[in-house]
Amino acid sequence: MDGTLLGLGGKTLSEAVQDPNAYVSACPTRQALDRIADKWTVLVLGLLEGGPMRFNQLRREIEGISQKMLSQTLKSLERDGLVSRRAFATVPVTVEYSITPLGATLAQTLVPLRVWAETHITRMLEARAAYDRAGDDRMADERTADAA
Amino acid sequence: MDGTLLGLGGKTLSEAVQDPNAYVSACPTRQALDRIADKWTVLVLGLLEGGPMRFNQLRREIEGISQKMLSQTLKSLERDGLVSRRAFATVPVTVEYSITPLGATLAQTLVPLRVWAETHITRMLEARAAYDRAGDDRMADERTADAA
DNA sequence: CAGAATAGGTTTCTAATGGTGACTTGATGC
DNA sequence: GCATCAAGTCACCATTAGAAACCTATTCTG
Repeated sequence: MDGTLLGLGGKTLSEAVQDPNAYVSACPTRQALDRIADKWTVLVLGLLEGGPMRFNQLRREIEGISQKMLSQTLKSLERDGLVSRRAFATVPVTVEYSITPLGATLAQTLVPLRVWAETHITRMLEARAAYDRAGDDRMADERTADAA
Repeated sequence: MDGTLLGLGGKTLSEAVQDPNAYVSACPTRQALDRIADKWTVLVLGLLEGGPMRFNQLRREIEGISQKMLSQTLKSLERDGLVSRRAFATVPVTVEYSITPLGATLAQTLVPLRVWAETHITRMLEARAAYDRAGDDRMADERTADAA
């Protein structure tokens, strides 16, 4: 083993990390991007930014998230050092999730994303409706062409 | 039909859009978030921000994307009015994708995300390694407990 | 003239992921 | 003695992502 990884253009992992480029598939940055570009991550970190929260509290706030996805999301956020988990030996057991300093820096960059979604949604819905109307025409054209 | 949608707390769609909240599952903002919080979207918009590009040009730049995912991503970006597509009747046909003004505003908010991934990846990898080491111990403990 | 290449896709098949709902554990109130 | 709470897990099915082949039309290469 010479420490060289396939797909990094002959670079070692540490060299690749010194020249990070999300457009290179083997670059670890790609993993990071894949990890954080996720609906539930954005919503969970958005809530934890306001202070620690408990499991079912998060579940109630994030309408539509399943227990499975929440525990999965929290587990991988914890693994990546973005949130921390503390369990209290109460009855029933209480678990508190809070954001780490690292997670807080990510949460900062995620805010504009949520804001963009909330402010530009109407423009997107309009564009979508227009596209779908045009699509109906296209399909009608195709049916006419087929019949001919 | 009174224009009321289920899950919006008795609000009409237009009322929900006036009070957007990504934490409400039926809010269209959630769709927008789900749409834009995507690895390929981040990478494609990041490239188109620098000027129009052609299909295979994008494919070559974004290492690891399949033709299917690229055409799918571009199609839904076009549907949502974030990129525009122009085909030229050359031989073989040439197709040029460019970012729309709306897409440009989104691309702006996506830059910090890519930058975060590129600058914090080492911290994440460290945290992950530490977590996995601890996990090995946990599993060893469980095996010991099982044997007892 | 056969075969390859090029551009921009679509189709097909499989592997991984996401969501649903039932189940767990242990104490506590009814 | 039964239901409830918290914080999950488990088994199952539906959707999706990814890999690889194929398509159409034209031109280039041997």
